[in-house]
Amino acid sequence: MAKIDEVAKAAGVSISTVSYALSGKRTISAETRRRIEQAVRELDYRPNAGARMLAGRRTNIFALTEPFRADTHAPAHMSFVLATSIAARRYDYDVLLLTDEEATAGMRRVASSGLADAVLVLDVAPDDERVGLARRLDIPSVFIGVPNDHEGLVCVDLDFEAAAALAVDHLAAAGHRSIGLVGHPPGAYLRSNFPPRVRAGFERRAAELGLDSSVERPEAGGTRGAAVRAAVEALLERGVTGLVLHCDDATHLAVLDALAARGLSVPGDVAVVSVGATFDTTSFQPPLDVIPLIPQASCDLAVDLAMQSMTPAPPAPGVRLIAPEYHEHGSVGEAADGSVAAHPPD
Amino acid sequence: MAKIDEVAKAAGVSISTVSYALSGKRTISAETRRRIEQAVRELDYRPNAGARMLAGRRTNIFALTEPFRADTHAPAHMSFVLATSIAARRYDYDVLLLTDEEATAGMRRVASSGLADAVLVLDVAPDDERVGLARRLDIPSVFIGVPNDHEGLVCVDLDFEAAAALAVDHLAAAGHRSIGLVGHPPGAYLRSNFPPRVRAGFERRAAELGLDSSVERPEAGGTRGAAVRAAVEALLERGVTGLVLHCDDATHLAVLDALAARGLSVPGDVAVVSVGATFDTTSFQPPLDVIPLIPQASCDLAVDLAMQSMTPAPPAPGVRLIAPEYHEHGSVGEAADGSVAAHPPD
DNA sequence: TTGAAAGCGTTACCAG
DNA sequence: CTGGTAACGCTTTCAA
Repeated sequence: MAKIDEVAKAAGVSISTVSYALSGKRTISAETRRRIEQAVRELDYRPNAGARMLAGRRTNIFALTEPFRADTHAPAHMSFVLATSIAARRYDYDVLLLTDEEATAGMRRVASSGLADAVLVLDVAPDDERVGLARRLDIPSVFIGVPNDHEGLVCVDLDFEAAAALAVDHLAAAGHRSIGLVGHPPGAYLRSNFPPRVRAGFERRAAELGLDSSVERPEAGGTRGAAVRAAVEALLERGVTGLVLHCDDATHLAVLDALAARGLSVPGDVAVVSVGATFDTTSFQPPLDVIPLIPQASCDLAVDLAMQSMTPAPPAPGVRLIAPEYHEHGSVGEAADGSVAAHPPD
Repeated sequence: MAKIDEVAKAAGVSISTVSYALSGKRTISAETRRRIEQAVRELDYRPNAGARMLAGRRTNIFALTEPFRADTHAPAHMSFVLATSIAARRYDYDVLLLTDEEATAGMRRVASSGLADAVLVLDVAPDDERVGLARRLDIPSVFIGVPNDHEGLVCVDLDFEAAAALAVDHLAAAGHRSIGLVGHPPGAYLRSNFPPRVRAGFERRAAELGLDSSVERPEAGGTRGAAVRAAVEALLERGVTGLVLHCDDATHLAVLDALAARGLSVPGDVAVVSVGATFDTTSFQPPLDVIPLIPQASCDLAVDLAMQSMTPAPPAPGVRLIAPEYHEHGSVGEAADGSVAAHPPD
């Protein structure tokens, strides 16, 4: 708990020189810098957070607002929190958690008490109440996810539409003419912002390519895969030979089980691609082709934008979509011309 | 972003009166208080966090350290984070996240920079490196979980040993003479602090009651329940008729599936009790008796202790174990004397 | 390249 | 019951 004046004394310089040496905001002679650094090390000095907040312009804290909704997929969510925290530390920022009911009220609170420099918004709903609040806030915010009404907001997300379209492209390139989407349960389409985008991308590209397409959104859990089995049956009866999966890992498993139960092989009889997964699809039997949702990609960008938001040249409002990447693991198989691994023409 | 002097002016009182009215640290006349509260409301005043930290003694922030280990069970973990955050808000405290590698280094950092008033320690390993650090820290800490070496520490947790013993008691009371424990995978016994405690309680009480007991710790995931099925088979071959489950929800499901596959009914042929579950065991088929791990109970107590740690009368070091509660849902069935619902004699 | 000193917005002590 | 005011520990002009 040494203070800056002790460091100054130990280094034989003034307080302000220590401050500048530490912040790097003005040039310090090599010798002076060395002595200061040594004093800092010897005294294990760390600037007082409160004093820094009060005197300086910044708190070095991001607020992370995340209403843990009842149906939030915990593992995916945790990945985003972790990725955000790691990204923030790269800029010497800490993360303050605003959860539950405080997810909204807390934004106002931390903004007007100067507890945070910016707000990162997670778990975004299509009609999120934090949208209106973010516009009125006197600190910047970055949404990780895209609400329906995002005018004036800075948003970051995987390009789910392009991801779904890319999956369709790969199935089409492998010769499939009838494809199916196994999506999240219907409720997720109301509470989350991205399932509708996957569906839209899937249907649009299928239509563009003249493919037959259908969508099933089985309920997860409870009935032990019965709903998933029924969904798969329904798709197969419609002649589907290519499957796009946008659902949780348990449903992935259930789909593969259902196929196996019917004696169908992957990719021999049915091709399968996973879209937007945050979990490892290579540990399935067989390993699945995937266009992953990479939390680190979104969160790194979000934090970069948050940092930039605090400069004199803040980023322009708008949606930053991250380009999807196709990872091949053999669950779609080779196309006739062997071009599956490459991105099909857009 | 109004400041305290504006509030003072609007209310026609001094700055210090406003401060005291807000903190409640001295008695204020009803009329004065009313005028201040009105001014606060009209100006939407909120004390500046940095100034408060600097001038006052407290930051109103708890650091929550949680190394998201690779095998951390995300849903359970999230429940604890959420419960901690909610408990903290009851005292007007916010939660700062220290994750990953920062879980340890961050403790030192927030302590010596005065960013937090206390540290809450989650995801405790048997030989946790945060133990030694906590002892050296100049702010108090509360462990949610019990490390092997916990001398001098304040720890809070469910009494897992008593929980396992209570489960054994219920099985014994229902007439079962040979019982089995389906535990977490072996690795979890090294990385987490509570699986060994469940096992110890299980074996000790079984021995005390003269029951045959055996333990299986199947690997989860990967092999799609094959390991779980094998574990159940092994237990059944040893004549087990009563099962204690201390494992994740997927393994619960796999156990019930394995029993069903053998044509065994619950509780008719085999009785089943779940211990330490953070998920809902009533949605299984059949609903399972459970001695739950209730994050809110642990986190509420942990936060209470953290608050008390900052008073002149801090809590004595030691382990606070929360008494287990048996919730009956019919998966063990009636004892001969009908006394299953009551706690058997200790 | 360095110093001195004026804030930053509260809290809490000392008076009254 | 209420007011003045000295800290709190740092950042950042302003001067040299």
